[in-house]
Amino acid sequence: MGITIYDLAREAGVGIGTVSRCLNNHPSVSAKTREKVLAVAKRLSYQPHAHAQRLASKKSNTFSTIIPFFTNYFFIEVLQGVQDRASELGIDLILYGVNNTAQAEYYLRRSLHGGRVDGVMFFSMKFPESYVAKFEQMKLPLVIVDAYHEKFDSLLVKNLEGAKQATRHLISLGHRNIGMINASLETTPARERLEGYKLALAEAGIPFDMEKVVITSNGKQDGFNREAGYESMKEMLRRGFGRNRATAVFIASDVQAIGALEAAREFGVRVPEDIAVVGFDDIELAKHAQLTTVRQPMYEMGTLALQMLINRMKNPCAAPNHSTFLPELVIRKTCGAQPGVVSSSLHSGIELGEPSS
Amino acid sequence: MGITIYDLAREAGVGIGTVSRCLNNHPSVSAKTREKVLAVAKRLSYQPHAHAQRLASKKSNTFSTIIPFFTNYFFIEVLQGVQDRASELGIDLILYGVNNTAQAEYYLRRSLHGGRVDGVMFFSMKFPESYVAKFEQMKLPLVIVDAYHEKFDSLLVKNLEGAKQATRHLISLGHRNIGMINASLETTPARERLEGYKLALAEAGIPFDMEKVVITSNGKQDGFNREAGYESMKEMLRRGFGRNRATAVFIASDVQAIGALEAAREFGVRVPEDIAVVGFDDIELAKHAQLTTVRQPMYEMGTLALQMLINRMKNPCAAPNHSTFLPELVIRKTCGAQPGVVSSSLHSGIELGEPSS
DNA sequence: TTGAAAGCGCTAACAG
DNA sequence: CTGTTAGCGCTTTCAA
Repeated sequence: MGITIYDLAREAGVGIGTVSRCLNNHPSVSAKTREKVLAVAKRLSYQPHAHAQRLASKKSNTFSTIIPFFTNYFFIEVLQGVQDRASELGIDLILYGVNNTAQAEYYLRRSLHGGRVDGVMFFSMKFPESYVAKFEQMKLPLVIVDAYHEKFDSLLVKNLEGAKQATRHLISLGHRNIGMINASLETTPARERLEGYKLALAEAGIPFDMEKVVITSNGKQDGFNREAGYESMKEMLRRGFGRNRATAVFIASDVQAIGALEAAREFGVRVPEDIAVVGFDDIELAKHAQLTTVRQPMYEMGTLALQMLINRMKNPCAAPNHSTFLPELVIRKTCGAQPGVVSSSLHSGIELGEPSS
Repeated sequence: MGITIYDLAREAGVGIGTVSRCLNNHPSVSAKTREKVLAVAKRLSYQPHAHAQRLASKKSNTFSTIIPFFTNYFFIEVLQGVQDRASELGIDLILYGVNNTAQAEYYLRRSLHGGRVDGVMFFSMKFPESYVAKFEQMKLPLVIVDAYHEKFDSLLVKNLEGAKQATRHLISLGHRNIGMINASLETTPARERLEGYKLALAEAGIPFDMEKVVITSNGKQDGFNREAGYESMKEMLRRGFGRNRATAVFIASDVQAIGALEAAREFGVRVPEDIAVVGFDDIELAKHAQLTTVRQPMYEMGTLALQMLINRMKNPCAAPNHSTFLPELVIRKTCGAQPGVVSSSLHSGIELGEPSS
């Protein structure tokens, strides 16, 4: 079936060791031999047997990605970044979609044993404590994306900063009566974004009022969904109509904001004239909805995550690297200001280094 | 590092052959021995080395998925189906995201050689003729999803039927002046959907008028995107205002329809009162937009595709199996009729069979 | 039913 | 610089 290095060796009149060396760019082969062998390889269109290589070299050249399943733009865009970079480096990606905690653990186990993968990317979920010791002991490279664990490399966006920026922006536009629509406070992003909102208010000397934050944690994704946003906005409009109505609202995610915009429309409340809106994430839809929002550089997060995994492989014993992206405010039409981008995205804590061929 | 069958053998006081047999449910081992070995395996939490198994058995237990990259709900939902089924069967999925033809071919090559995968799923692209012979000769199982090639298993939706249903529905609602918004006719779905639209018109004795179909193939995905829909609708509204304006429009995809809805709103044209709209696909957003549309059973397509690949592995020489899904009309609010589902989805040409453990 | 032994195709250490 | 050899961990004959 397949053609092996033995075939090449015979054909080129050399030993299999030499063949292997040529194929792997090992320095100690004469230019002459190398050329000869490579020529034969090309002629017979030789392809190495991936699993034999992996068995012998103890490297799988494959990463696994464990993702809470992704009817969600955030993951798609991040994954796109991961995939593009992996493709450049000739790395295979195994996709593990997760619907519940048990499944996540199953895939962690699967990734951990059997030499299947050289590293794992774990997305947006609390990393199970029961696997901490196992990963440490196995020294299997791991990067946690959009979540945090002190013991492992992680990569996330400064939610607090982003929320602060968004709220500040609303304040700078003259709003004093600013509401917030949030998702379940059991999730870290929701908590951090609330915190940022509070801080910005405090900075400006505006008293925080829990009455002005509406939390709907219904449905999927802990309330980070369109219906929740829709309901929350209805609730907010209902609550505050007449006296003291919020003139602006910061919403914890774009999907929710999309729903909220819909609710506003139904109530005949104009955006931004009657109420200014700022979201969070900058998913594709945000552009179409002309939503002012806080941009997470998702694609870049993906490429960086991949790179972090590679760096970790090269240097398994370095201290955990926690990189953060500072999100940027993207001003469109739902806030009533001049469109544009405010702060620029930057990340810290990691060297990108050269692509290792 | 890893614990191997040698460890198990020693611990259980048997030979490695026996261990292997126990682990693989080979019939000829005594119940007693099997239990003993399995107990030891569990105790030491043994995990087989995937690559060693794959090298020795010449099976990779992995499929590759080659997907034109997926900022597109269709793929995500199909992939979700594929992934869920694969996970049930313990099969790994390699994700190859493709941005251009050259890349697609690179991944085909990569899949073809080196024993990396047992089968490949190729999505929504014309299968390159230059690889036909190679796949036939290698007998590497292949299923083409959302596209067609006579030589290989394929799985697609009856676009023509779906478009016909959509148009018929509009006709049944009393519309006679029905427009269509389409994407690039270079793509098969666009052509087939146009054809279905024409046929339904013809059935009802309504003359087809190319003036009433607007094609925007700008931007990504051959015009299957939101902006294109937005532009097309503007164009349609501009063209027909005053005399003879279309009272209904069939749109070739939901993403486009979402854009179109936006354009209508901007023009102050009410949906469905002033113009009825039917889309195609039934992506998540369609539900939120209350869009009447033609549903492609994407998740089910994913699970079926995976199953087809497995069937093909079991029976490498059977004639190509071409399965089709009949899409169903989902009636929501943009068409002005009573909500509900009209025809039911069914597929033909394949036995699902039992999951092979 | 079981143990021993021969590969699967490759890498890497060891002699030349 | 190059050929030979010993594994990598598992499956699968082949005898026993």
